[in-house]
This record gives sequence, C-alpha cells and structure tokens, in this order.
Amino acid sequence: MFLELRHLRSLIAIDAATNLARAAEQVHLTQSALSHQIKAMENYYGAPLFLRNTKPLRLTPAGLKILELARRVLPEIERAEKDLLRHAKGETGRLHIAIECHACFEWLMPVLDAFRKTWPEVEVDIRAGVSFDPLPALQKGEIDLVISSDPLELNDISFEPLFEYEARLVMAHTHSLANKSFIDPVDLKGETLITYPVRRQRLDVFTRFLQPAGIEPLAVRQSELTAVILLLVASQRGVAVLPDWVLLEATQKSSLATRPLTQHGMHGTLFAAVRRPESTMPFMRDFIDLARERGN
Amino acid sequence: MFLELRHLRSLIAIDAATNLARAAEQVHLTQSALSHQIKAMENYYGAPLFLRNTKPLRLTPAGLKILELARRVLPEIERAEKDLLRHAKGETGRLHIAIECHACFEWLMPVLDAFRKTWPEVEVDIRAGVSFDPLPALQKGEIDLVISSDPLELNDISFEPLFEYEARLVMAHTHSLANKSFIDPVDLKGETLITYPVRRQRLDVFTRFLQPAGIEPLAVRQSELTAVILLLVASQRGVAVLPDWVLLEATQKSSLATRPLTQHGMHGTLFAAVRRPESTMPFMRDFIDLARERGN
DNA sequence: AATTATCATGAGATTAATTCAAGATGTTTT
DNA sequence: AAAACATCTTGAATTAATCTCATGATAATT
Repeated sequence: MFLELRHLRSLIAIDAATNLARAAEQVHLTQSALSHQIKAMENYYGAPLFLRNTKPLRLTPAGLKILELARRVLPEIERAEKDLLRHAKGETGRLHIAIECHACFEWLMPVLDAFRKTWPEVEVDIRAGVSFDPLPALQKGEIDLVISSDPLELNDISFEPLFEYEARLVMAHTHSLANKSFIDPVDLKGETLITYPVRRQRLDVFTRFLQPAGIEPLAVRQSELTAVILLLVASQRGVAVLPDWVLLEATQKSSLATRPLTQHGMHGTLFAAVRRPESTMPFMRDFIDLARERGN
Repeated sequence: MFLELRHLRSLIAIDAATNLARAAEQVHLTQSALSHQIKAMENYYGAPLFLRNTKPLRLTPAGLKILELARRVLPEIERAEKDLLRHAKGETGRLHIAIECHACFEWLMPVLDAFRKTWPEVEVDIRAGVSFDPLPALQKGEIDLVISSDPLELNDISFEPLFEYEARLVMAHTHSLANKSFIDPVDLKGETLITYPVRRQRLDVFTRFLQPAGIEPLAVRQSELTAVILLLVASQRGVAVLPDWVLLEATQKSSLATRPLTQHGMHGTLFAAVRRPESTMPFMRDFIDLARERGN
C-alpha cells in the first residue's frame, strides 16, 4: 500500500501535459518534485512509468495502468469531496426529526414545507416512533433533532427553545364546563377524556394536572388523529386537552369552546433538541427559526 | 483536493474497530496520530466525522460518506496495485513482436507456443506490418520487441543476438544449378527468383548478393507463404533464397536441393531488439532464451 | 559545435505526519 | 461520591516525507 491520490493526480497531469515541467505546473509542484515522485513510484513497482526519450512523452504499460486507475478513481473522489464540502457548508445534510408530542404534526408540517423550499437537498424525515427513546437516539446519531417539552442539562445536546404554548381543555360549546372560566382537575371526574394513544407518562394532562390532584376521569378514549379527536369532542363524546396552536384554527371554524387548566393555565415551552456541534449548522438554524415562527 | 488514500484507510479501520486505539493499531499508527488525522479532516470539511460520546463509536453522515467512498475506491486501488507489482515482477506484461524477416514465422510460432506455456498472462502479439518502421515504433513503446538481422548502436535499444543463419539457394533437385557446389550471382541471370512480397531493400539476396554484382534475375515472382514458395520451387517454377532454418525440415521431406551463395556462404545473425530497461525483465529474457533454442 | 529542451540528481529546506506525554471527559466500579 | 478506567484530545518535540534549488546529464535542434 504505497499509492496515494497525489500520485494519481500527477500521472493525469503528466499524460495531459506530455512533458514533466508543464505537468508540474499543473499540480503546483516543481519539475524536480514530480521527477522525484515518479521515480519513487517506479522504484516501488520496479517498472518505468513512461519513456523519456520520446518527444511527446509516452506512458509505458505500467504507467497506462495507473493512468487508467486515476481516470476511474479521481472523479469519484472529487465528487465525494465536493459533496462533503457542501455538507459542511450545510447546503446538504440530513434532518431526521423525532417528535415526542403528538400534536406537533399540526405545526411541523407547514414548517417542513417551508424548510424544503430553501433546503431542497437536505434529507428530511419524521419519525414518530412511539417505541424508542428519542434522546439516546439523538446522542447516538440515529436521529438529528427531537421536539420535546422537557429540556435536560446535557453537555452534548443543546435544547433550543421554540415557542411557548398553553394546554387547554377543549369541549363542545354547549358543554356544561364551558360555563366555567377555567377548569379544575375535579371537573374532569365525570368526563370522558380523549387522548392520543400514548403512555400516560407522556401526557401533560395526567402528569401535570390530574395525577397531582389524584383525579381519574370517568373514561379515557384514544385516537391517533387530531382531527378525529376534535370531531369526537364536537359531537359530545368527550373532552380533550390540546395545545393552543392546535385549537387556534380549529375553534374558529367549529362550535368548540376552550378553557384554561387551573386559574393560571397550564403553560409549557417546546424545545428542539440537537447535538451541540450541529446546532450551528445553517440548515439547522434555519429550521429552528422557521419553527419559532411556526410557518406563519 | 485534500483527501488522500491514507484517510480512507483510516476511516475503514475506525469503522471496523469502533474505537480509535484499536483502529490505530490496524493502520500501524498511534492513537494520537489517528486523532490528529481525523481532526485535520474534520477541520477541512468543517464537520465532525464521528460521535465520540457513544460507546460503539458511531460515524456521522459525513463520516459515513467518506466510509462509503473508501469502500468503493480502496479495493480498486488495491487490485490495481497488486496487478502493477505482478507486472513488475514480470508475471504479466505485454510482448508485441514486430518481425522484419518474413521467414521468421517459421521458427517464431513454435517459440511462442512454448512461451505462452510459461507466461500465460503476458499479452503476446505479432505484427508483421509491412508498412511501418519497427525500430522507431519500438522506441516509442508501440511494440516491445523487433526481430532484425542488422543491429545498430542505439543507447535505448539493446540488440540481443539470437542465432546465426545461412541464406541458401533452394531449387528442385533436378535443377541444373544443383550440380554446382555453390552459387554465384551470375548463375541467377537466367532464373526466376521467388521472394516474399517486400521491397528489395529488405531482401538479402538483392542487397548482399545480386545488387553488388549488378545482376538482375530473369524474373521475380512473389509469394506470401513460405510453403507456397517451396511448392513453386519444387515444381520447377523458379528458385528462391531462404534461411537455413526454413530449409532444414523442408528439404528432408521433398525433392529439393540447397546450395550456399558464394563460396563461403551468405551468413547472418538474427537479433531481438528490445528497450534496454525491459531487456532484463524475466519474461523478456525467457523469450530470448527460447528463441535461441528455436523451440528445439 | 553550440544551443535548446527536458529529465535526473543530490543536498538542504520545508512541510507534514507521527509520536510522546499529559490532559479532558465520560463511564464504571467500589 | 470518590476512585479507577477507558477513551479521545491536545501541544510540543521528533521524525519522516516531500519539496525546492541548483546543477548535471542527455538528446534533439540549430
């Protein structure tokens, strides 16, 4: 294993220039350096690479073999290198997003649409895998960004705040609870609560509202789709707790009412968790900025 | 253009070892050297190549890209390098032979048959191109060996003597000249001379025998094939001058007589002309040795 | 024979790569 | 929680490889 790309580049230059001195210029070396380099190769392989006593300098079979190799290999290297540099400049890259909050689809989709317009070469993917733990996957490089509402102090992961939200109870506007200005945990004791089909641990209504008060709703129904949940609520089959960004649009167009949880409301902040070294990459910054504007 | 094969080799090792220290061993470096090397790459491309805070060390997208490149390119390089080394050791190579003397086919064929048995990987070719000048072509690398009977003092070409030969007149054994013990130029004045279809300049009968004496034969007929020439001679359609190695076998089996030209015979030596640097290559030496034995 | 064009060579200079020794950092063990 | 461990990083010193400079050699050209 002696060959280096430098040698291949030299051979291409020599073949093109048909003369060592000019070839040397082409690869930004002195004629002497090239001569030494070739000699080293000839030494190693034990065969001359070109005939010197011929006007348009001529490669020997061995020389031709290396030239051929160079012609095959170098363009590939060059292409890869260009790609890598673009990668670094951030023109291209990978953005595999994991979302912990189910409702985030609502704002994520328009954001991604906008994102793709500026960064068509970045490979975007959303992984709503319910099963896997997103943060370790982020640390391991399996995914590139996690949307999360509870930031941790990690030295390899940076949590970028995106925006605040308020989780509100949503119900039919004819619902009795619509008469209250805010909702207490006990109010849900006789209600059917409709949630996304995930563990309770990952639902703020339970962890931050009902469980602290020791309250269990009458029943829990689950639905995958936000639109379905809203339909069920509208048709009086139950109530749900959803973040305000979901409700903003939905309540305007239908007969739904929303009320804050507790007197002061249940507020939270959404974060984008990314690996620190990548947190400054242009397309990453741009995604975060877009998310902050939520596609408006 | 920063990348060198060294980098590709390192990346492959790192991926395989999943740990810098072990990877370093594999490429015969210290762990520190590898670290520096990787850092240089990361620096150049402006992107990390692998995640350090993960137990089985994991490549980033950029790292994977280089790894992929390495997997594509390195085997090709390795193959080419092996081939080149074999080339140098002479196990493989090219032997394009140009023959100046037409009759040489007679002994060359059996020699080449023997040669191919020992050097199956050497690409053999015979070029009896009547048109081109073989020595310049040899100097230019278009061909690799010239069979010639007149050596020159050239510093890039070596003339290796193969064997001596005698050019003799061949005729039907009933021919009147068969009564003479040797042939004088004037003897051919009334004869039809059968030759190979080449310029007179390249025929010894003319340059060394008839022209010095100012003699022109009655007629000249030409034939491409030695066998045909001998048939014509046997059927009394003329006489021919051929080297003894052709005649040895032929005269034994048919009613042909041969006589020396001039009292002392017209002798010559056959040479193999090769480029000096290649004159020591194993398969070249072997070819020359085989030619000297003329396949016996 | 002198001139020109080209490649080769050796010595010294320069640059790049590698090692060494110590330092960080994160993980596992006690 | 501290200690021990595994692993990568860093900076300085060393070594090795590569390059340049100046000149030599050779062959082709004038």
